[in-house]
Amino acid sequence: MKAVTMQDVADRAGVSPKTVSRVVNNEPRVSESTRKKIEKVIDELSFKPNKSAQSLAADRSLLIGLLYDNPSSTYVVDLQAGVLGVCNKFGYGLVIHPCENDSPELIQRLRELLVSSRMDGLVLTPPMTENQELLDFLVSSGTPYVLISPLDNSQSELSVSVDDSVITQQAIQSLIDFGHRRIGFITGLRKRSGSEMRLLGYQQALEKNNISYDESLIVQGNFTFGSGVLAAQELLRHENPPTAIFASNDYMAAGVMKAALQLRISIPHELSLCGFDDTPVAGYMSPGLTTIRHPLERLASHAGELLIRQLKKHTQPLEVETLKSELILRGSTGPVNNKTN
Amino acid sequence: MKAVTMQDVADRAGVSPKTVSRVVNNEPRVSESTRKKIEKVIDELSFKPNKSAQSLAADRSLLIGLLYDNPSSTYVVDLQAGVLGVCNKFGYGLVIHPCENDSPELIQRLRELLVSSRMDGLVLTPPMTENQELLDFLVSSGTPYVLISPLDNSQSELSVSVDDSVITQQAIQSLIDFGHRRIGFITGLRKRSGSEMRLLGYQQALEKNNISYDESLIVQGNFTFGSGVLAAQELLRHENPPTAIFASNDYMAAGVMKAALQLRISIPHELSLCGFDDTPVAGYMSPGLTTIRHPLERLASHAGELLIRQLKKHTQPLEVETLKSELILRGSTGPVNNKTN
DNA sequence: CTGAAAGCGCTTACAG
DNA sequence: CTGAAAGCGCTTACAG
Repeated sequence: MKAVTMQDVADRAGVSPKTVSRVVNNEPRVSESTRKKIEKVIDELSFKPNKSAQSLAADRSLLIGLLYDNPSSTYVVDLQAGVLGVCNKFGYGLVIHPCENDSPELIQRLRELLVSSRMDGLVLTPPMTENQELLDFLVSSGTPYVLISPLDNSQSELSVSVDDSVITQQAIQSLIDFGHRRIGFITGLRKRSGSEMRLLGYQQALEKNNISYDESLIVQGNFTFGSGVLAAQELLRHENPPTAIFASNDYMAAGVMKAALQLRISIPHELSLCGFDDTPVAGYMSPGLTTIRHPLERLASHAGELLIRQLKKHTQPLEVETLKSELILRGSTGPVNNKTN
Repeated sequence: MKAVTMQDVADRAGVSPKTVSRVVNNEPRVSESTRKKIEKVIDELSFKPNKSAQSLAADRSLLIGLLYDNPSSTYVVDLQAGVLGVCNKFGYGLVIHPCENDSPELIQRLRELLVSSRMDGLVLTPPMTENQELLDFLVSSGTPYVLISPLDNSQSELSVSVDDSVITQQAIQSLIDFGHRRIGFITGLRKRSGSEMRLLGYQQALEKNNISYDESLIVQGNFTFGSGVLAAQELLRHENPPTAIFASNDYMAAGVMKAALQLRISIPHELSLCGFDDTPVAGYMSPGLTTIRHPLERLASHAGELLIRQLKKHTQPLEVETLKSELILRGSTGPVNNKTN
């Protein structure tokens, strides 16, 4: 079966192809009656514009790229789902591009991809959102992009942000409400704004509750399981150990569990624990891990829509929606054990 | 900067665009000298063919689709990485298509995608590989596809297979070598060939070692954490409980860990445990989970290459390579505790 | 509000 | 082994 073309639609509707094109592209200046008529024929014939032809004629690929460098595949898959959804909605294709933010070839690779796939715009996720060299390259090459970022970059570029500090503050507050006063904090990689925002939330929660900030309860991690184990060992061997630990992601929290098990410290009876990201690991640990979930899929679809509306003519700008993260309480947090205090 | 076109290359090389096209498409019947000359100019100008134009003229999208319905995102991301690699290598684009194998709309959705994205071929993964209605649809619509499958479907279609039974047999053998004779087995969804192959491997291992097959040690699961918990409870409350359990995936194995913890059964001292898939969970449990890893990325790249070589003219068929799965021993398995015997 | 003409950058089918 | 012509299905820029 041969595909239906714009000419076919035009013939059947008794108009020129150009007018069909106007309807397909949602252009103004088409009379309501011819628009209706053409839409009817498009439906009847199930006409779908040929993307290659659209793209060739308009010199736009109708493709957007999603750049990510994240060790958590659930994170990646959630992002993809969000962006994929809006792509389908607006007739765009999605080019996924796993990359290595630290690689010296990052930009060269991207340049090649840009040449071969001719993407019309990009959605960037951390840590690329903070890679100034990359951002500069995109600006200089005239590639539109949006950021999904824990920082509010909205002053300069299009971005969708989540406030890691607010939700972390909430998590710490819930530990405080459980009676914890000495709360260990395992950081992520310190250069990442997400890490800094989480630490900030921790500090704000302490301050709000008049708990003094004890530097010795802050231990640096790097988002890996192993770094969580080491950090936890350090915290748990502290002369005045914490009764709760907040780890800046779930993998490090899993590391804390391992360290606690080795040291025969029972969670949550002797130690409360909170992670970040709500990876599957969190639900499968025993006890379940209290953690924080970002609305990743919605963030991604929002970012994608922001980008596409900017790219397409004849669309309204998108209303910016506030997306909230969620604290998920599971068995790993509980009241302070008074016997230990 | 304007993009370099085939005409630019032709001008500079002093040939017609058609001849450049021949070189780009690796067609025969080009003299070695002009081929060299043109290749040189292509390099100098960094010419990349415009995919939209290629696609429009040749009526091929230069796109392949990857269909998956798998709850494990690491699985998904590994597959994507493999297919993406060959796509880049051969100048193809990748369309990712998460789907729901059980959805009544599966085929309709795919049909829409096929119309709008005009993919030249598809890579299918389980469980879609066993969805006869889907396969029939693809055949009738003339869409080429390859399968990544635990079954050897090579008789009828192109497929890349892994032998789940062989590797499961190895895993069970290693438990037997540790002295285990009563080994519980938690199945996956019974309709999936992967599940059946794993059970077969279990049976073969027992047979080889003259251990009688005890039906009461086989409990049905459905690949979820929860089903693992329930299955383990049943096995561990058996009047003559197993000293080892093989779970047909890691999520169910994590469920076994939880059940064991609840029943105060120590792993690996009182119970050995083996999972399947090597998800991150496996490495983050305490103790680490012994599991089986499929070479997913390589399977996917092999499948993708099989498909693309079939799609492209002027390529050689791919040599079929045998890919082996791997047993990963971690702390959750150990020798039988003689005191309990 | 609508349309005729030209062209996007390739490949096809044909000719030599 | 190489090339001139036509065309893929759209959009652009222009005209009315």
